Amino acid sequence: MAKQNKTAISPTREEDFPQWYQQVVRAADLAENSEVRGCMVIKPWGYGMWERIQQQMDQMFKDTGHENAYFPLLIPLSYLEKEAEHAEGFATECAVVTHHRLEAEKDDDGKTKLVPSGKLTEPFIIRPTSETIIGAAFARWVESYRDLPLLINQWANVMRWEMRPRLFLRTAEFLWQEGHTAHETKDEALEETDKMLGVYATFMREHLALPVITGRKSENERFPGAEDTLCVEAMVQDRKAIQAGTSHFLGQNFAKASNITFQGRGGDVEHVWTTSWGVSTRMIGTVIMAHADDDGLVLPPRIAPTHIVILPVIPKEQHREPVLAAANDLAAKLKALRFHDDRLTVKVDDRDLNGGVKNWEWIKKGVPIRVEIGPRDLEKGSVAVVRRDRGPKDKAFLPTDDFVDQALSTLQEIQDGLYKRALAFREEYTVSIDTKEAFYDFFQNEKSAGGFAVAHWAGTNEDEDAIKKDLQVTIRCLPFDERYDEEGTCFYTGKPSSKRIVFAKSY
RNA sequence: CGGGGUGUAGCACAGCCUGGUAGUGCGCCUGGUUUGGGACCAGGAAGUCGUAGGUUCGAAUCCUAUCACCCCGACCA
Repeated sequence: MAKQNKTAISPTREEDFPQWYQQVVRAADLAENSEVRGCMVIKPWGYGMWERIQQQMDQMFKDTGHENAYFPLLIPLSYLEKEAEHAEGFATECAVVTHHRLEAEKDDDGKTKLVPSGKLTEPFIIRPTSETIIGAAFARWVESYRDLPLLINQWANVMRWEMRPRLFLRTAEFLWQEGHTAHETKDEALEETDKMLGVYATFMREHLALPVITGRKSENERFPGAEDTLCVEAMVQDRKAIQAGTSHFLGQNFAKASNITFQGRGGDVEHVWTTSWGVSTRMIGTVIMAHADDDGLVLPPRIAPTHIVILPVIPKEQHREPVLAAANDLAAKLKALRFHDDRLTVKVDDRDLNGGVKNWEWIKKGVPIRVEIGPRDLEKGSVAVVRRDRGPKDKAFLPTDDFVDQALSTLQEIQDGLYKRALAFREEYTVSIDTKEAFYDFFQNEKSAGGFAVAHWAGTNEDEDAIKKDLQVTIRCLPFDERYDEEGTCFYTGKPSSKRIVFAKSY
């Protein structure tokens, strides 16, 4: 056998985590950088993950009473100016459209050049988020309390001119969903904010196998223009935190900015209370960093574009026909099954390639279950089954019918196993910290390498900034979990505190 | 936008110091032998050496500028 790396991906996570991440994205054929800086080409395997995420979340939004709509990509500049904090927050990362036509000119070499022309009287920005333009629509749509609540979601692309793009994690253009709702009362809006955060947390735990902490952002980390920002935070394998989704209570800020008013039950004209909430293609990056290993991607079955790959083993030409027939027969049986609400996706990989090459390709792509079927299996009525959450050589030989019977439970077992593994990882690197010395040591000491520090806090925004400057550590959230509610002393200021909160380095 | 690094075939790289017109491994194509594991043999295709300018008889190599990408930081989903 030729000499091979021990692992399919190099460098390994241990050796160089950022490089490893990029190699996984490439090896799994998820996406690539495009010629436009900061923008990515999402390839079929990566887009397949997004389609599943989209489809499953969309159902959850529908189940909670929301409807989809679509709003323009281009937003009049003046709209962004309407809400001061919002404008300030997004001003530094907006792409601006200033012209609406091109004119052909010849340069010195006689080559045709296209030059922008037709300057717009008012520039447009490409949406970095849609609060303002959706607000303008809501203002038209809402007249009476009977029009409320207004529960709208949009699946769209947005653009934020990022300094340092990374595939999926931070790209200039990304795909997301943004929910926007308007309510009659503050309490209803608060409830909506909370409810949708819960939807996100459920989705991430059950569909993405990501243990997440739900909580509230500190004032420093709040969405520009929001009264309150709730979030779900996950830990990935370099022990950094990543914000996987946010839900904002916007108060009446945007209602006032966009003049969204209604006549209430008592006849008075009032401003609505709004919320917004979103998750993006960043979740794909989060799934990669949370679950992938040194052999490539490891997909949570629920979002795997293909659940099961069947690899026919054809030693001699005479075996081709019976083996392929058996493989297709097995595929047909599996395809009749439903995993949660989705039909099983099964692929028979009958490409004329060396078996080992094909096998490793699917390992790198993270397919949950691989099944080999060859002449010896036909005789015995069995198959060889390999799970992606186990080693590449950890093969189980099962009677074919048993395998079909167990397929769904095996997928669920993989799904649950990934969750448990990620949870155990997070628990291992979540540490209660009570002194400033211990806190600084936790994040500075090479050996401890950090993680989540849960600590009492009563500091100011300036104190928070100072910690960020020293350690690149920020408050990830004020967790809702009641186990963190306890009396104590702030590790930084020594003042009394009634809650431990989560600190970490983050993406 | 600051600090560091890298641009040579699809991918990973060597060659650059000491200029002479491009190489290795993997991948790809063809034929054959193979096939329960990223196999082997033979043949083959593929690079304006990031771009532009300069020095030189001659530049991947030296000089200048510029662009892109990566890492760290600031900003952020």
